[in-house]
Amino acid sequence: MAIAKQYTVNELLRRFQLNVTDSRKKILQLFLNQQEALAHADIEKKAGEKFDRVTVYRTLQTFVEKGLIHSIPTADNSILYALCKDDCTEGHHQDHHIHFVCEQCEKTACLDQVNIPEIKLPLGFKKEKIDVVISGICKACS
Amino acid sequence: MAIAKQYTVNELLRRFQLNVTDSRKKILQLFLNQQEALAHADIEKKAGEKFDRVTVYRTLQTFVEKGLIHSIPTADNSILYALCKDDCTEGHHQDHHIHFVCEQCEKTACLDQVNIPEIKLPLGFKKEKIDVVISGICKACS
DNA sequence: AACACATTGCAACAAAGTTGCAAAAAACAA
DNA sequence: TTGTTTTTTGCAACTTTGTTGCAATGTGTT
Ligand SMILES: [Mn+2]
Ligand SMILES: [Mn+2]
Ligand SMILES: [Zn+2]
Ligand SMILES: [Zn+2]
Repeated sequence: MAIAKQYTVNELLRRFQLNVTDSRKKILQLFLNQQEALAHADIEKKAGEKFDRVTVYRTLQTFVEKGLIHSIPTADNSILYALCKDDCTEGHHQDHHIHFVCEQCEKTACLDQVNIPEIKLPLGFKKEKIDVVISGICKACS
Repeated sequence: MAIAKQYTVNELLRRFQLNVTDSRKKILQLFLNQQEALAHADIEKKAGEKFDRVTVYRTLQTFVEKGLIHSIPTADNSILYALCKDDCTEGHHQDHHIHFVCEQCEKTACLDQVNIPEIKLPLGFKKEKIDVVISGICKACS
């Protein structure tokens, strides 16, 4: 199921079989307002004033499980989250795009338009999922 | 500087301008004995019996800085480390290989033989560093 | 409104990572 | 070797991050 920004948070939550609650509305709205990926810390800071820390953890976990957001691996080991834009469903994420980390503005974005090329693995290896994270200078900063 | 396993840990440490100490010898030996990448937790468990937790942190940090080991970004957000095999130097890591995470044996390895293909970014983006992590079933497990 | 069930906040905890500082170890120079 | 300087270590205390159980509250449904 694709996430289109035309839907209200309430509609989106319902579509993903989630009860509509204040914390979920608030946190989902953060993602919809945002182009870039959000660090867990950011979310906690922006949503945590109103909601308990534990609730933020649980909400993000739920969103990942239901296929609303996906996490992005980073070198510095902080967790980043971004809205799923492909056909992610409960249990299986299908993100065939790359992630770009700007070293200047430090923003991380999903580059949906860029496809990941085929990578030939040595004999015997079976590929299941591939994560590509490129760092450098983003369009806005160059 | 390339890391060849023919060198003793003492020689290697000296080559990388590091004083030879018990903890550094022990931890470097762990990497030399090992094919796969090591999780921070593993290292701490294997080396931590003899050395303080803080020393393990500081040693790994030093190794990364000096270009002896590199960290591998993972989806589940645990830090993995592996010996550098390319021409990593102090300050700049040049790992142009991919990392493979086996979903069965859960081992992560550097696939030095596999080159990362060119990825064309949209206009305005400047690529600096690229991380590719592929998960699936490894040779040994298939 | 009443019910069943899901979600939240709180408290208590566990794990992971950081910092300052004195003691110990390594390197260096006589 | 011995003393001196510099680096590294261990300890303690702390912060930050993440987890769990449970009672209270909120949500969806009839
Ligand atoms: Mn993405
Ligand atoms: Mn590697
Ligand atoms: Zn930027
Ligand atoms: Zn395997």
